[in-house]
Amino acid sequence: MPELPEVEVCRLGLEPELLGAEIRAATVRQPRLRHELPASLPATLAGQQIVAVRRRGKYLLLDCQRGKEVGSLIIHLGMSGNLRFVPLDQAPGKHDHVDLVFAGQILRFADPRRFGAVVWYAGAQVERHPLLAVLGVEPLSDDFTADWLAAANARRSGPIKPVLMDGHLVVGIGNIYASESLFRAGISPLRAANRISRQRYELLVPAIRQTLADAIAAGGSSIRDYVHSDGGAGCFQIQAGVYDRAGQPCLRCGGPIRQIRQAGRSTYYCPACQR
DNA sequence: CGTTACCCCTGGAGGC
DNA sequence: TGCCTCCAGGGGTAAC
Repeated sequence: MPELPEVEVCRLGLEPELLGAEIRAATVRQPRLRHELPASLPATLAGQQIVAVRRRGKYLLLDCQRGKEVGSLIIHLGMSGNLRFVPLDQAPGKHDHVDLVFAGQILRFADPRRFGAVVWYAGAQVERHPLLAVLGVEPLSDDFTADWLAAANARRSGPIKPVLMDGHLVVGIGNIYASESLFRAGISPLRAANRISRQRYELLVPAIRQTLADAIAAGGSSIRDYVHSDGGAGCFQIQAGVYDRAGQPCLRCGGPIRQIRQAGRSTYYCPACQR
């Protein structure tokens, strides 16, 4: 479900509610997520004040403080996770695994497939956590340039699409936006990463930036009192040029969109427009 | 080192 | 109605 734009929209929705708020209590109903939650987590979280709401790749970071002690709650939504605010008395559903209880509401983490994660990092530099330390550059930062990407891919002979999805290189680009960005740049998802010219990387990098930024803008415009990661029927997918459009006409040339499988994931592209 | 296959898990869709 | 298969926006690990 969530790629970088969805997580960023989630962060934008959380920030005004959580900044400065105190976690009164925490409830864990299902500790078996991607990483098993320690039994001590509720006690660790109780009394923490949230001092920052950040994002790194597809991870949400809630920086916390309790007296002199600092730490961060690392949250990943996996494929099917979502966070929403619910009333204090709302009964939990089947897949509502973790609650953060605040004075007037509960922030509830639900995740049917349990690929998501809730991890505590004790200390001031959460970036040093093993999950975060290995992450690549932020695609919306100044570090993400055509020069850098071309150099990073100089020895990669595999197809570009799975490379874009490798978070050790560049974070946040998931299966939808990898296809969408390549369509926007006119580059075939099958093209070897090291056989893309510098000039075409000059197209690809802005295409990725624009695709992600557009999605954030589309999602950010509909934030309310909850954090929606429901992209399925939501605003994110409406503008898809190729994703999930197999057999339908290309919006640029009218030819049929093709669906293939790369590294176990579906890829969509226009064989006429993308070379 | 780069690349791929498989696995984690549940639910929805579609075929029979 | 049930059962089966396949698919799903992520990512870690093992193996080639």
